[in-house]
Amino acid sequence: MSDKILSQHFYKKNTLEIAKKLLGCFLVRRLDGRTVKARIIETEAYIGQDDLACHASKGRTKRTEIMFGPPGYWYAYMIYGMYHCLNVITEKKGFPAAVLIRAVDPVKSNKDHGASFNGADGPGKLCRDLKIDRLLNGAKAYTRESGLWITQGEPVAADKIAASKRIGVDYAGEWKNRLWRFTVKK
DNA sequence: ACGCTGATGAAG
DNA sequence: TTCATCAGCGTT
Repeated sequence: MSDKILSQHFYKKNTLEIAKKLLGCFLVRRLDGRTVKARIIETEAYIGQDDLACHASKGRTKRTEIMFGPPGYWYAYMIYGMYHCLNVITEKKGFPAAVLIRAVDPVKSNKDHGASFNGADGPGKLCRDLKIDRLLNGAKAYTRESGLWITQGEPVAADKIAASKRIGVDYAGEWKNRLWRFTVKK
């Protein structure tokens, strides 16, 4: 089966590398008897306490606690009072870092052909459409228990990956200029 | 360019 | 306890 779930070990390394390797992988959501599969096409890296765009730059707080924990866990939070963002924790325990999943393409499965999921081109829309909220915060991304996990995909070649500045972090001083956003070229 | 909306963290 | 801010989105 090509439905191999990415292991916890997969997430325990360099965040930039993981952000790129997640491109082409599949985000899988279990929703009331239905399974929706979507191809990850856009990610962003948030790395450590020095990165002013990273929530963990505030230090260890109730909200950022999950980022300081072991890799392979979901970090889901509410933003702007009406949307949610989905991240997966990376690096070893104690080093706060995560990859934000920003956009996905729909996948035609043989089970539910004519699928109702059309993909999502932003982190808020992605969470809205896949019914992801704070209840998933702290759940595991490397098992099916939580109803949300990631499976292996066809790796995207380096020359098919574009790096650009992260979105919505103009407040982050020099850190806003880091090319830590990754997209799959058309 | 703006308003929506409520969680978050810093200030008092 | 208040207050400004925010890893977004849809409309003007």
